[in-house]
Amino acid sequence: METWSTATIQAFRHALLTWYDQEGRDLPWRHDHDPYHVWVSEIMLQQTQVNTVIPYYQRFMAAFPTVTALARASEPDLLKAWQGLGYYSRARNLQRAARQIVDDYHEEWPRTAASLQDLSGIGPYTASAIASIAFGQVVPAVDGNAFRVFARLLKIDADIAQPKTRQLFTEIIQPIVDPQRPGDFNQAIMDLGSSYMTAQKSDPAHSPVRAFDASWRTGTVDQYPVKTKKPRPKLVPYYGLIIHAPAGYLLVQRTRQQMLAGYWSYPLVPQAELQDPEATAPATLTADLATLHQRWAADYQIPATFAPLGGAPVSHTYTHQRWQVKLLVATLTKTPPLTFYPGKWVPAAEIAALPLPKVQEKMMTRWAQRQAAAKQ
DNA sequence: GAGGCGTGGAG
DNA sequence: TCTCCAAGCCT
Repeated sequence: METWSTATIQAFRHALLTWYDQEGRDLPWRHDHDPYHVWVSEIMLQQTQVNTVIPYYQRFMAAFPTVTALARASEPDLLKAWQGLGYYSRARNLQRAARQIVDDYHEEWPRTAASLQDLSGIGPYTASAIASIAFGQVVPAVDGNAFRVFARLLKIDADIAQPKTRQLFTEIIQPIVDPQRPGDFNQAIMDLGSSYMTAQKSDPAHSPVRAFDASWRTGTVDQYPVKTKKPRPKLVPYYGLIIHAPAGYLLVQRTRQQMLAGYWSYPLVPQAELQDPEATAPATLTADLATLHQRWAADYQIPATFAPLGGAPVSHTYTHQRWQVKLLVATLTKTPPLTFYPGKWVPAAEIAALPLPKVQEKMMTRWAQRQAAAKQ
């Protein structure tokens, strides 16, 4: 890898910040340096693209304008505000941290990266981003952009998928951060990483810091950063149970221990709990249904008789799982009480008011299409 | 330290 | 349809 002299570092800062002053993006959370604004935006931006975040950020600030308002928000309101943004534990951690700030810190924010990390959901990157942008601490904010940009500029060979590599990059970047404008420096690196120095289809030849780009100079841009790949998502087959009664549809709230915690969906039964999940033969489905009828009647006190909706399973892919949901429909003429089951009957018109994950929207869309087709 | 945790866009 | 990627954190 390359190393830079003091003169090179100063020239780099100047080139970077001159470009940033002219071409830096005007984003809603850049209108001031309020730590609440910086913090909420940084949490939303974790693993999420800027264009996706903007409308969520604006709605969130309208709904929860202060850290106190966020601390007092109801969980359904919070989850509804986060619906569709993904990584839903971020929302819960955000409110937990808001309550820490109000209750434990009396709304006096920690001002250093080290102390900010004591708040829920704030790790090394987010702590450094807030500390530098809101409070002017001279620390590098080492995110995916910083990894990629400096790996290319300096031809750093360390595998950025390895957690220990963060320390190396932090030590390399620390003396490069502009001590006069650390927050702008970090944001400029991010803008660079999302424009000229993107992961794919980058344009290093026109970058404002191309003179400092060792990988471009040597024609090895595509070799950086070094990053080992993650395994493919695992197939997880489910039955999705569309059960409707005079009082509405049966929806269940996912538990704290499950993914999509707190969000509502049709009951989902892992096919693994029934028959061979790999088998798709009609006979297997029939056997499954018999089991399902029995179990549903016994466990949940609901006399449901399920019929396959047909068509391809609803498919939804997460980072680590690929769900294939076979939809089954049961129509009940009376509404059974839900004595032992953690769900509720929801009138069709009221479902959209609940916090719903994407896979539930897909299942509802499929069911609506089928009903529309049946009317033809 | 490896794996869990969502969604949408680009090619 | 499939693959990879996008301002990570938690356990």
